[in-house]
Amino acid sequence: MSSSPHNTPCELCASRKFSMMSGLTDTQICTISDHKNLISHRKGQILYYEGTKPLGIFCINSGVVKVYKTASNGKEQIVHLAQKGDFLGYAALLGEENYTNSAMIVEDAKICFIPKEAFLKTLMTNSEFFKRVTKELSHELGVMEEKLTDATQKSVRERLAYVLLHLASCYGVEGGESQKIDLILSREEIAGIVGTATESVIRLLSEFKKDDLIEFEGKKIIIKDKRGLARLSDFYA
Amino acid sequence: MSSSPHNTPCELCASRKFSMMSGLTDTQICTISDHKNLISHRKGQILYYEGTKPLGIFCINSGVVKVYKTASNGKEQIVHLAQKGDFLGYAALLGEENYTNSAMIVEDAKICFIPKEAFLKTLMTNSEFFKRVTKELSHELGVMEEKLTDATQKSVRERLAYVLLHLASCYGVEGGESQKIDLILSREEIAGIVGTATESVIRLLSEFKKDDLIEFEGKKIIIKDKRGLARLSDFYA
DNA sequence: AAAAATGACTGATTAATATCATAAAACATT
DNA sequence: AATGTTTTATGATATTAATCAGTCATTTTT
Repeated sequence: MSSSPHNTPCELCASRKFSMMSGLTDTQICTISDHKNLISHRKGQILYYEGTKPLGIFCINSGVVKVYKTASNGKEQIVHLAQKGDFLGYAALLGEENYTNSAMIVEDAKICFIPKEAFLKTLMTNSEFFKRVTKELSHELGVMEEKLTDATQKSVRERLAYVLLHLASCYGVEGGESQKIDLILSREEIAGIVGTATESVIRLLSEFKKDDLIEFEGKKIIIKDKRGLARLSDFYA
Repeated sequence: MSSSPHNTPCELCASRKFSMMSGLTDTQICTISDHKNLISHRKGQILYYEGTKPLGIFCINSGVVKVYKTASNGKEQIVHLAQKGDFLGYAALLGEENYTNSAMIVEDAKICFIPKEAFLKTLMTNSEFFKRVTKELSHELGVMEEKLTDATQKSVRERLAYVLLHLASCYGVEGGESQKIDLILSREEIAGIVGTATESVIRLLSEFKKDDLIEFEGKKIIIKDKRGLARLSDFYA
Protein backbone atom coordinates (compact mmCIF):
# COMPACT_ATOMS: atom_id res chain seq x y z
CA MET A 1 0.00 0.00 0.00
CA SER A 2 1.30 3.43 -0.85
CA SER A 3 -0.46 6.67 -0.04
CA SER A 4 -1.18 8.62 -3.19
CA PRO A 5 0.18 12.13 -3.46
CA HIS A 6 -3.11 13.21 -4.97
CA ASN A 7 -6.16 13.00 -2.81
CA THR A 8 -8.97 14.31 -4.96
CA PRO A 9 -11.89 15.55 -2.86
CA CYS A 10 -15.08 13.53 -3.20
CA GLU A 11 -16.70 16.57 -4.82
CA LEU A 12 -14.44 16.15 -7.81
CA CYS A 13 -14.12 12.38 -7.79
CA ALA A 14 -15.00 10.82 -11.12
CA SER A 15 -16.32 7.63 -9.57
CA ARG A 16 -18.72 9.56 -7.36
CA LYS A 17 -21.47 9.51 -9.96
CA PHE A 18 -21.54 5.71 -9.68
CA SER A 19 -21.72 5.77 -5.93
CA MET A 20 -24.22 6.32 -3.15
CA MET A 21 -22.84 9.85 -2.91
CA SER A 22 -24.06 10.86 -6.36
CA GLY A 23 -26.49 13.73 -6.29
CA LEU A 24 -25.56 14.79 -2.78
CA THR A 25 -24.48 18.40 -2.46
CA ASP A 26 -20.82 19.22 -1.91
CA THR A 27 -21.42 20.42 1.62
CA GLN A 28 -23.25 17.24 2.45
CA ILE A 29 -20.23 15.11 1.73
CA CYS A 30 -17.54 17.40 3.08
CA THR A 31 -17.10 15.47 6.31
CA ILE A 32 -16.34 12.37 4.36
CA SER A 33 -14.19 14.18 1.85
CA ASP A 34 -12.12 15.83 4.58
CA HIS A 35 -11.36 12.60 6.36
CA LYS A 36 -10.93 10.10 3.60
CA ASN A 37 -7.59 8.80 2.45
CA LEU A 38 -6.84 7.45 -1.00
CA ILE A 39 -4.63 4.38 -1.19
CA SER A 40 -3.41 2.39 -4.17
CA HIS A 41 -3.68 -1.35 -3.97
CA ARG A 42 -2.16 -4.07 -6.10
CA LYS A 43 -3.80 -7.24 -7.24
CA GLY A 44 -3.77 -9.84 -4.49
CA GLN A 45 -3.71 -7.39 -1.61
CA ILE A 46 -6.25 -7.80 1.15
CA LEU A 47 -8.53 -4.95 2.16
CA TYR A 48 -9.86 -6.68 5.22
CA TYR A 49 -10.28 -10.14 6.71
CA GLU A 50 -13.41 -11.91 7.88
CA GLY A 51 -13.62 -11.85 11.66
CA THR A 52 -11.72 -8.61 12.17
CA LYS A 53 -13.12 -5.36 13.46
CA PRO A 54 -14.15 -2.74 10.91
CA LEU A 55 -12.54 0.65 11.44
CA GLY A 56 -14.12 2.41 8.52
CA ILE A 57 -15.46 1.87 5.06
CA PHE A 58 -13.89 1.68 1.63
CA CYS A 59 -14.98 3.51 -1.47
CA ILE A 60 -13.62 2.16 -4.73
CA ASN A 61 -12.26 4.75 -7.11
CA SER A 62 -10.93 2.32 -9.67
CA GLY A 63 -10.12 -1.35 -9.92
CA VAL A 64 -12.03 -4.44 -8.85
CA VAL A 65 -12.36 -6.12 -5.46
CA LYS A 66 -13.71 -9.55 -4.65
CA VAL A 67 -15.70 -9.93 -1.47
CA TYR A 68 -15.71 -13.54 -0.33
CA LYS A 69 -16.26 -15.98 2.44
CA THR A 70 -14.00 -18.92 3.13
CA ALA A 71 -16.00 -22.09 3.62
CA SER A 72 -15.05 -24.82 6.07
CA ASN A 73 -13.62 -26.87 3.19
CA GLY A 74 -11.23 -24.03 2.42
CA LYS A 75 -12.94 -22.94 -0.77
CA GLU A 76 -13.84 -19.33 -1.44
CA GLN A 77 -17.39 -18.29 -2.10
CA ILE A 78 -17.33 -14.90 -3.77
CA VAL A 79 -20.43 -13.04 -2.64
CA HIS A 80 -19.79 -9.85 -4.57
CA LEU A 81 -17.46 -8.27 -7.09
CA ALA A 82 -17.11 -4.56 -6.35
CA GLN A 83 -15.96 -1.86 -8.73
CA LYS A 84 -15.75 1.93 -9.00
CA GLY A 85 -18.31 3.75 -6.92
CA ASP A 86 -19.00 0.76 -4.69
CA PHE A 87 -18.78 1.03 -0.93
CA LEU A 88 -17.35 -1.85 1.03
CA GLY A 89 -17.54 -2.82 4.65
CA TYR A 90 -20.45 -0.63 5.68
CA ALA A 91 -22.66 -3.57 6.55
CA ALA A 92 -20.25 -4.75 9.24
CA LEU A 93 -20.06 -1.22 10.60
CA LEU A 94 -23.82 -0.72 10.65
CA GLY A 95 -24.42 -4.24 11.92
CA GLU A 96 -21.98 -3.49 14.73
CA GLU A 97 -20.18 -6.74 14.20
CA ASN A 98 -16.88 -7.95 12.85
CA TYR A 99 -16.46 -8.40 9.12
CA THR A 100 -18.45 -11.40 7.99
CA ASN A 101 -16.42 -11.65 4.80
CA SER A 102 -13.01 -10.78 3.38
CA ALA A 103 -12.06 -8.49 0.53
CA MET A 104 -9.15 -8.90 -1.89
CA ILE A 105 -8.04 -6.78 -4.83
CA VAL A 106 -8.65 -8.57 -8.13
CA GLU A 107 -7.58 -5.75 -10.41
CA ASP A 108 -5.20 -2.97 -9.32
CA ALA A 109 -7.28 -0.41 -7.49
CA LYS A 110 -7.41 3.05 -5.98
CA ILE A 111 -9.57 2.99 -2.92
CA CYS A 112 -10.55 5.64 -0.39
CA PHE A 113 -10.68 4.70 3.25
CA ILE A 114 -13.27 6.61 5.24
CA PRO A 115 -12.86 6.30 9.00
CA LYS A 116 -15.80 4.96 10.94
CA GLU A 117 -16.43 8.23 12.77
CA ALA A 118 -16.59 10.38 9.65
CA PHE A 119 -18.89 7.89 7.95
CA LEU A 120 -21.25 7.50 10.90
CA LYS A 121 -21.33 11.25 11.52
CA THR A 122 -22.31 11.89 7.92
CA LEU A 123 -24.99 9.24 8.17
CA MET A 124 -26.43 10.78 11.33
CA THR A 125 -26.39 14.34 10.08
CA ASN A 126 -27.45 13.61 6.53
CA SER A 127 -30.60 11.58 6.40
CA GLU A 128 -30.60 11.58 2.60
CA PHE A 129 -27.28 9.74 2.66
CA PHE A 130 -28.48 7.42 5.40
CA LYS A 131 -31.51 6.58 3.29
CA ARG A 132 -29.37 5.75 0.32
CA VAL A 133 -27.09 3.50 2.28
CA THR A 134 -30.12 1.73 3.71
CA LYS A 135 -31.64 1.46 0.28
CA GLU A 136 -28.48 -0.12 -1.04
CA LEU A 137 -28.33 -2.50 1.90
CA SER A 138 -31.94 -3.56 1.34
CA HIS A 139 -31.30 -4.11 -2.31
CA GLU A 140 -28.22 -6.21 -1.60
CA LEU A 141 -30.25 -8.38 0.71
CA GLY A 142 -32.71 -9.10 -2.10
CA VAL A 143 -29.85 -9.87 -4.47
CA MET A 144 -28.35 -12.28 -1.98
CA GLU A 145 -31.66 -14.08 -1.52
CA GLU A 146 -31.84 -14.45 -5.27
CA LYS A 147 -28.33 -15.91 -5.33
CA LEU A 148 -29.25 -18.36 -2.62
CA THR A 149 -32.29 -19.49 -4.57
CA ASP A 150 -30.24 -19.90 -7.73
CA ALA A 151 -27.58 -21.82 -5.85
CA THR A 152 -30.02 -24.38 -4.53
CA GLN A 153 -32.40 -24.63 -7.47
CA LYS A 154 -30.30 -24.20 -10.58
CA SER A 155 -27.61 -26.36 -12.11
CA VAL A 156 -23.97 -25.37 -12.30
CA ARG A 157 -24.30 -24.94 -16.08
CA GLU A 158 -27.21 -22.54 -15.65
CA ARG A 159 -25.42 -20.58 -12.98
CA LEU A 160 -22.23 -20.29 -14.97
CA ALA A 161 -24.11 -19.06 -18.04
CA TYR A 162 -25.82 -16.50 -15.87
CA VAL A 163 -22.59 -15.40 -14.23
CA LEU A 164 -21.00 -14.82 -17.64
CA LEU A 165 -23.93 -12.66 -18.73
CA HIS A 166 -23.79 -10.76 -15.49
CA LEU A 167 -20.06 -10.18 -15.76
CA ALA A 168 -20.59 -8.97 -19.32
CA SER A 169 -23.19 -6.49 -18.15
CA CYS A 170 -20.83 -5.14 -15.48
CA TYR A 171 -17.45 -5.38 -17.17
CA GLY A 172 -18.36 -5.77 -20.81
CA VAL A 173 -16.88 -3.76 -23.65
CA GLU A 174 -18.74 -3.89 -26.95
CA GLY A 175 -17.13 -5.32 -30.04
CA GLY A 176 -19.76 -5.46 -32.77
CA GLU A 177 -21.56 -8.77 -32.49
CA SER A 178 -19.69 -9.88 -29.43
CA GLN A 179 -18.96 -8.48 -26.02
CA LYS A 180 -15.69 -8.84 -24.14
CA ILE A 181 -15.61 -9.30 -20.37
CA ASP A 182 -12.83 -6.86 -19.60
CA LEU A 183 -11.73 -8.44 -16.38
CA ILE A 184 -9.21 -11.15 -15.71
CA LEU A 185 -10.46 -13.82 -13.36
CA SER A 186 -8.88 -17.21 -12.79
CA ARG A 187 -11.00 -20.29 -13.35
CA GLU A 188 -10.84 -20.82 -9.62
CA GLU A 189 -12.31 -17.37 -9.03
CA ILE A 190 -15.09 -17.97 -11.51
CA ALA A 191 -15.77 -21.20 -9.65
CA GLY A 192 -15.91 -19.15 -6.46
CA ILE A 193 -18.56 -16.89 -7.95
CA VAL A 194 -20.65 -19.74 -9.34
CA GLY A 195 -20.15 -21.87 -6.28
CA THR A 196 -18.72 -24.98 -7.85
CA ALA A 197 -15.45 -26.85 -8.43
CA THR A 198 -12.75 -25.29 -10.59
CA GLU A 199 -12.71 -28.31 -12.90
CA SER A 200 -16.42 -27.96 -13.53
CA VAL A 201 -15.92 -24.37 -14.64
CA ILE A 202 -13.09 -25.37 -16.95
CA ARG A 203 -15.14 -28.14 -18.50
CA LEU A 204 -18.24 -26.04 -18.95
CA LEU A 205 -16.31 -23.12 -20.41
CA SER A 206 -14.79 -25.55 -22.93
CA GLU A 207 -18.26 -26.78 -23.71
CA PHE A 208 -19.58 -23.24 -24.13
CA LYS A 209 -16.66 -22.51 -26.44
CA LYS A 210 -17.30 -25.65 -28.46
CA ASP A 211 -20.91 -24.58 -28.79
CA ASP A 212 -19.80 -21.15 -30.06
CA LEU A 213 -21.35 -19.34 -27.12
CA ILE A 214 -18.06 -17.82 -26.02
CA GLU A 215 -14.43 -17.57 -27.08
CA PHE A 216 -11.20 -16.68 -25.33
CA GLU A 217 -8.93 -13.74 -25.98
CA GLY A 218 -5.91 -14.27 -23.80
CA LYS A 219 -7.28 -14.58 -20.30
CA LYS A 220 -10.46 -12.76 -21.13
CA ILE A 221 -13.76 -14.21 -22.16
CA ILE A 222 -15.75 -12.96 -25.13
CA ILE A 223 -19.49 -13.53 -25.23
CA LYS A 224 -20.37 -14.53 -28.77
CA ASP A 225 -23.95 -15.61 -28.28
CA LYS A 226 -25.73 -13.71 -25.57
CA ARG A 227 -29.11 -15.19 -26.42
CA GLY A 228 -27.73 -18.67 -26.37
CA LEU A 229 -26.27 -18.14 -22.92
CA ALA A 230 -29.49 -16.55 -21.73
CA ARG A 231 -31.37 -19.60 -22.91
CA LEU A 232 -28.95 -21.84 -21.05
CA SER A 233 -29.14 -19.80 -17.88
CA ASP A 234 -32.86 -20.29 -17.44
CA PHE A 235 -34.65 -23.44 -16.54
CA TYR A 236 -37.38 -23.59 -19.12
CA ALA A 237 -36.43 -21.28 -21.92
CA MET B 1 -58.35 -12.44 8.01
CA SER B 2 -60.40 -11.03 10.87
CA SER B 3 -59.64 -7.83 12.70
CA SER B 4 -59.08 -8.48 16.36
CA PRO B 5 -61.28 -6.65 18.86
CA HIS B 6 -58.22 -6.12 21.02
CA ASN B 7 -55.49 -3.97 19.62
CA THR B 8 -52.90 -3.81 22.34
CA PRO B 9 -50.67 -0.77 22.01
CA CYS B 10 -47.03 -1.51 21.19
CA GLU B 11 -46.09 -0.16 24.63
CA LEU B 12 -47.82 -3.11 26.23
CA CYS B 13 -47.15 -5.72 23.58
CA ALA B 14 -45.54 -8.85 24.97
CA SER B 15 -43.61 -9.58 21.79
CA ARG B 16 -42.05 -6.12 21.80
CA LYS B 17 -39.13 -7.23 23.92
CA PHE B 18 -38.08 -9.57 21.11
CA SER B 19 -38.34 -6.88 18.47
CA MET B 20 -36.39 -3.94 17.15
CA MET B 21 -38.65 -1.78 19.27
CA SER B 22 -37.37 -3.17 22.54
CA GLY B 23 -35.80 -0.53 24.73
CA LEU B 24 -37.37 2.36 22.89
CA THR B 25 -39.39 4.73 25.03
CA ASP B 26 -43.16 4.70 24.80
CA THR B 27 -43.30 8.10 23.19
CA GLN B 28 -40.79 7.01 20.57
CA ILE B 29 -43.05 4.28 19.30
CA CYS B 30 -46.37 6.05 19.64
CA THR B 31 -46.64 6.90 15.95
CA ILE B 32 -46.35 3.23 15.13
CA SER B 33 -48.61 2.16 17.95
CA ASP B 34 -51.32 4.62 16.91
CA HIS B 35 -51.39 3.48 13.31
CA LYS B 36 -50.83 -0.23 13.51
CA ASN B 37 -53.58 -2.77 13.08
CA LEU B 38 -53.56 -6.28 14.52
CA ILE B 39 -54.87 -9.04 12.30
CA SER B 40 -55.19 -12.77 12.90
CA HIS B 41 -53.95 -15.08 10.19
CA ARG B 42 -54.48 -18.76 9.67
CA LYS B 43 -51.95 -21.27 8.48
CA GLY B 44 -51.59 -21.11 4.71
CA GLN B 45 -52.61 -17.48 4.34
CA ILE B 46 -50.38 -15.19 2.36
CA LEU B 47 -49.06 -11.97 3.86
CA TYR B 48 -47.68 -10.66 0.60
CA TYR B 49 -46.52 -11.85 -2.81
CA GLU B 50 -43.20 -11.40 -4.53
CA GLY B 51 -43.42 -8.70 -7.17
CA THR B 52 -46.14 -6.67 -5.48
CA LYS B 53 -45.78 -3.23 -4.01
CA PRO B 54 -45.20 -2.95 -0.26
CA LEU B 55 -47.68 -0.72 1.53
CA GLY B 56 -46.31 -1.15 5.01
CA ILE B 57 -44.50 -3.57 7.24
CA PHE B 58 -45.60 -6.48 9.39
CA CYS B 59 -44.69 -7.11 12.99
CA ILE B 60 -45.27 -10.62 14.24
CA ASN B 61 -46.98 -10.88 17.57
CA SER B 62 -47.34 -14.64 17.59
CA GLY B 63 -47.13 -17.50 15.13
CA VAL B 64 -44.62 -18.33 12.43
CA VAL B 65 -44.23 -17.03 8.90
CA LYS B 66 -42.14 -18.44 6.08
CA VAL B 67 -40.48 -15.95 3.75
CA TYR B 68 -39.66 -17.59 0.45
CA LYS B 69 -38.79 -17.16 -3.18
CA THR B 70 -40.28 -19.26 -5.94
CA ALA B 71 -37.58 -20.54 -8.27
CA SER B 72 -38.05 -20.92 -12.01
CA ASN B 73 -38.57 -24.66 -11.53
CA GLY B 74 -41.52 -23.92 -9.27
CA LYS B 75 -39.81 -24.95 -6.05
CA GLU B 76 -39.81 -22.76 -2.99
CA GLN B 77 -36.61 -21.58 -1.39
CA ILE B 78 -37.38 -20.47 2.13
CA VAL B 79 -35.02 -17.62 2.94
CA HIS B 80 -36.25 -16.98 6.46
CA LEU B 81 -38.62 -18.27 9.11
CA ALA B 82 -39.99 -15.36 11.11
CA GLN B 83 -41.54 -15.48 14.56
CA LYS B 84 -42.70 -13.20 17.35
CA GLY B 85 -40.96 -9.84 17.39
CA ASP B 86 -39.74 -10.12 13.80
CA PHE B 87 -40.45 -7.40 11.30
CA LEU B 88 -41.29 -8.36 7.75
CA GLY B 89 -41.27 -6.44 4.51
CA TYR B 90 -39.14 -3.52 5.61
CA ALA B 91 -36.34 -4.30 3.18
CA ALA B 92 -38.64 -3.85 0.19
CA LEU B 93 -39.90 -0.59 1.66
CA LEU B 94 -36.43 0.75 2.37
CA GLY B 95 -35.07 -0.57 -0.91
CA GLU B 96 -37.89 1.23 -2.67
CA GLU B 97 -38.73 -1.80 -4.72
CA ASN B 98 -41.44 -4.40 -4.96
CA TYR B 99 -41.32 -7.38 -2.66
CA THR B 100 -38.49 -9.68 -3.71
CA ASN B 101 -40.04 -12.59 -1.83
CA SER B 102 -43.36 -13.87 -0.57
CA ALA B 103 -44.58 -14.56 2.94
CA MET B 104 -46.98 -17.26 4.08
CA ILE B 105 -48.26 -18.17 7.53
CA VAL B 106 -46.85 -21.49 8.71
CA GLU B 107 -48.37 -21.46 12.18
CA ASP B 108 -51.50 -19.45 13.05
CA ALA B 109 -50.39 -15.93 13.74
CA LYS B 110 -51.33 -12.53 15.08
CA ILE B 111 -49.59 -9.86 13.09
CA CYS B 112 -49.62 -6.09 13.22
CA PHE B 113 -49.63 -4.16 9.98
CA ILE B 114 -47.88 -0.82 10.18
CA PRO B 115 -48.59 1.47 7.23
CA LYS B 116 -45.62 2.68 5.25
CA GLU B 117 -46.09 6.32 6.27
CA ALA B 118 -46.14 5.64 10.00
CA PHE B 119 -43.11 3.40 9.73
CA LEU B 120 -41.06 5.79 7.62
CA LYS B 121 -42.04 8.75 9.76
CA THR B 122 -40.88 6.97 12.87
CA LEU B 123 -37.63 6.04 11.16
CA MET B 124 -36.98 9.63 10.14
CA THR B 125 -37.83 11.16 13.47
CA ASN B 126 -36.23 8.49 15.63
CA SER B 127 -32.66 7.84 14.65
CA GLU B 128 -32.25 5.24 17.36
CA PHE B 129 -34.96 3.17 15.70
CA PHE B 130 -33.50 3.81 12.26
CA LYS B 131 -30.14 2.57 13.50
CA ARG B 132 -31.66 -0.59 14.82
CA VAL B 133 -33.47 -1.34 11.61
CA THR B 134 -30.26 -0.76 9.69
CA LYS B 135 -28.36 -2.93 12.11
CA GLU B 136 -30.84 -5.74 11.61
CA LEU B 137 -30.68 -5.33 7.84
CA SER B 138 -26.88 -5.50 7.90
CA HIS B 139 -26.96 -8.56 10.05
CA GLU B 140 -29.45 -10.27 7.76
CA LEU B 141 -27.17 -9.61 4.82
CA GLY B 142 -24.33 -11.39 6.59
CA VAL B 143 -26.59 -14.30 7.44
CA MET B 144 -27.68 -14.59 3.83
CA GLU B 145 -24.07 -14.63 2.63
CA GLU B 146 -23.42 -17.43 5.06
CA LYS B 147 -26.39 -19.36 3.73
CA LEU B 148 -25.17 -18.89 0.19
CA THR B 149 -21.74 -20.22 1.13
CA ASP B 150 -23.26 -23.21 2.88
CA ALA B 151 -25.53 -23.90 -0.08
CA THR B 152 -22.65 -24.08 -2.53
CA GLN B 153 -20.00 -25.66 -0.34
CA LYS B 154 -21.79 -28.06 1.94
CA SER B 155 -23.64 -31.27 1.23
CA VAL B 156 -27.36 -31.70 1.69
CA ARG B 157 -26.74 -33.92 4.70
CA GLU B 158 -24.61 -31.27 6.37
CA ARG B 159 -27.13 -28.54 5.63
CA LEU B 160 -30.06 -30.57 6.90
CA ALA B 161 -28.22 -31.36 10.13
CA TYR B 162 -27.49 -27.69 10.54
CA VAL B 163 -31.07 -26.66 9.80
CA LEU B 164 -32.36 -29.03 12.46
CA LEU B 165 -29.99 -27.58 15.03
CA HIS B 166 -30.96 -24.09 14.02
CA LEU B 167 -34.66 -24.87 14.24
CA ALA B 168 -34.07 -26.37 17.66
CA SER B 169 -32.36 -23.21 18.80
CA CYS B 170 -35.28 -21.07 17.59
CA TYR B 171 -38.27 -23.28 18.29
CA GLY B 172 -36.89 -25.82 20.70
CA VAL B 173 -38.49 -26.82 23.96
CA GLU B 174 -36.31 -28.68 26.44
CA GLY B 175 -37.12 -32.19 27.52
CA GLY B 176 -34.28 -33.49 29.60
CA GLU B 177 -31.72 -35.06 27.32
CA SER B 178 -33.56 -34.19 24.16
CA GLN B 179 -35.02 -31.06 22.62
CA LYS B 180 -38.27 -30.89 20.69
CA ILE B 181 -38.65 -28.62 17.67
CA ASP B 182 -42.03 -27.18 18.52
CA LEU B 183 -43.05 -26.30 15.01
CA ILE B 184 -44.83 -28.32 12.38
CA LEU B 185 -43.19 -28.17 8.99
CA SER B 186 -43.94 -30.46 6.07
CA ARG B 187 -41.05 -32.40 4.54
CA GLU B 188 -41.45 -30.19 1.51
CA GLU B 189 -40.98 -27.08 3.65
CA ILE B 190 -37.89 -28.49 5.30
CA ALA B 191 -36.60 -29.18 1.80
CA GLY B 192 -37.34 -25.57 0.96
CA ILE B 193 -35.23 -24.38 3.87
CA VAL B 194 -32.34 -26.71 3.12
CA GLY B 195 -32.59 -26.15 -0.61
CA THR B 196 -32.99 -29.72 -1.79
CA ALA B 197 -35.59 -32.23 -3.01
CA THR B 198 -38.34 -33.39 -0.69
CA GLU B 199 -37.35 -37.04 -1.12
CA SER B 200 -33.81 -36.26 -0.03
CA VAL B 201 -35.08 -34.73 3.19
CA ILE B 202 -37.28 -37.76 3.85
CA ARG B 203 -34.41 -40.15 3.25
CA LEU B 204 -31.94 -38.22 5.37
CA LEU B 205 -34.39 -37.79 8.24
CA SER B 206 -34.94 -41.55 8.21
CA GLU B 207 -31.19 -42.01 8.26
CA PHE B 208 -30.80 -39.57 11.16
CA LYS B 209 -33.53 -41.43 13.01
CA LYS B 210 -31.88 -44.78 12.33
CA ASP B 211 -28.63 -43.34 13.69
CA ASP B 212 -30.48 -42.19 16.84
CA LEU B 213 -29.79 -38.54 16.17
CA ILE B 214 -33.46 -37.63 16.08
CA GLU B 215 -36.87 -39.13 16.63
CA PHE B 216 -40.40 -38.16 15.67
CA GLU B 217 -43.28 -37.20 17.92
CA GLY B 218 -46.29 -36.87 15.69
CA LYS B 219 -45.32 -34.30 13.12
CA LYS B 220 -42.61 -32.83 15.28
CA ILE B 221 -38.95 -33.66 15.36
CA ILE B 222 -37.04 -34.32 18.54
CA ILE B 223 -33.30 -33.81 18.62
CA LYS B 224 -31.80 -36.72 20.55
CA ASP B 225 -28.13 -36.13 19.82
CA LYS B 226 -27.21 -32.51 19.39
CA ARG B 227 -23.49 -33.19 19.32
CA GLY B 228 -23.92 -35.88 16.73
CA LEU B 229 -25.84 -33.55 14.49
CA ALA B 230 -23.31 -30.79 15.07
CA ARG B 231 -20.55 -33.16 14.00
CA LEU B 232 -22.52 -34.05 10.88
CA SER B 233 -23.20 -30.42 10.03
CA ASP B 234 -19.54 -29.50 9.78
CA PHE B 235 -17.11 -30.49 7.12
CA TYR B 236 -14.12 -31.70 9.08
CA ALA B 237 -15.27 -32.34 12.59
C1' DA C 1 -68.16 -45.28 5.49
C1' DA C 2 -66.35 -44.90 1.03
C1' DA C 3 -63.80 -42.27 -2.09
C1' DA C 4 -60.53 -39.03 -3.18
C1' DA C 5 -56.69 -36.33 -2.28
C1' DT C 6 -52.59 -35.34 -0.07
C1' DG C 7 -48.34 -36.26 2.32
C1' DA C 8 -44.79 -39.47 3.79
C1' DC C 9 -41.98 -42.94 2.49
C1' DT C 10 -39.06 -46.47 -0.30
C1' DG C 11 -36.66 -48.35 -4.25
C1' DA C 12 -34.57 -48.09 -8.69
C1' DT C 13 -32.44 -45.41 -11.96
C1' DT C 14 -30.30 -41.56 -13.94
C1' DA C 15 -27.95 -37.43 -14.18
C1' DA C 16 -25.00 -34.06 -12.42
C1' DT C 17 -21.02 -32.87 -10.41
C1' DA C 18 -17.09 -33.57 -7.27
C1' DT C 19 -12.86 -35.76 -6.78
C1' DC C 20 -8.60 -37.75 -8.05
C1' DA C 21 -4.94 -38.26 -11.26
C1' DT C 22 -2.19 -36.68 -14.72
C1' DA C 23 -0.72 -33.98 -18.63
C1' DA C 24 -0.07 -29.79 -21.17
C1' DA C 25 0.37 -24.92 -21.31
C1' DA C 26 1.47 -20.54 -19.51
C1' DC C 27 4.09 -17.85 -16.58
C1' DA C 28 7.72 -16.56 -13.63
C1' DT C 29 12.55 -17.10 -11.94
C1' DT C 30 17.08 -17.89 -12.16
C1' DA D 1 17.39 -21.27 -22.22
C1' DA D 2 16.52 -24.09 -18.38
C1' DT D 3 13.95 -24.48 -14.28
C1' DG D 4 10.30 -24.48 -11.22
C1' DT D 5 5.53 -23.11 -10.33
C1' DT D 6 0.97 -22.19 -11.19
C1' DT D 7 -2.95 -22.50 -14.08
C1' DT D 8 -5.58 -24.80 -17.40
C1' DA D 9 -7.12 -28.82 -19.42
C1' DT D 10 -8.69 -33.64 -19.84
C1' DG D 11 -9.85 -38.40 -18.47
C1' DA D 12 -11.54 -41.80 -15.30
C1' DT D 13 -14.12 -42.73 -11.38
C1' DA D 14 -16.87 -42.09 -7.37
C1' DT D 15 -20.40 -39.88 -5.06
C1' DT D 16 -24.20 -37.27 -4.31
C1' DA D 17 -28.54 -36.09 -5.00
C1' DA D 18 -32.41 -35.54 -8.33
C1' DT D 19 -35.90 -37.80 -10.71
C1' DC D 20 -39.25 -41.22 -11.61
C1' DA D 21 -42.40 -44.64 -10.08
C1' DG D 22 -45.09 -46.59 -6.94
C1' DT D 23 -46.89 -47.90 -2.06
C1' DC D 24 -48.64 -46.91 2.28
C1' DA D 25 -50.72 -43.89 5.57
C1' DT D 26 -53.38 -40.13 6.86
C1' DT D 27 -56.70 -36.44 6.13
C1' DT D 28 -60.34 -34.44 3.84
C1' DT D 29 -64.36 -34.60 1.18
C1' DT D 30 -68.43 -36.55 -0.32
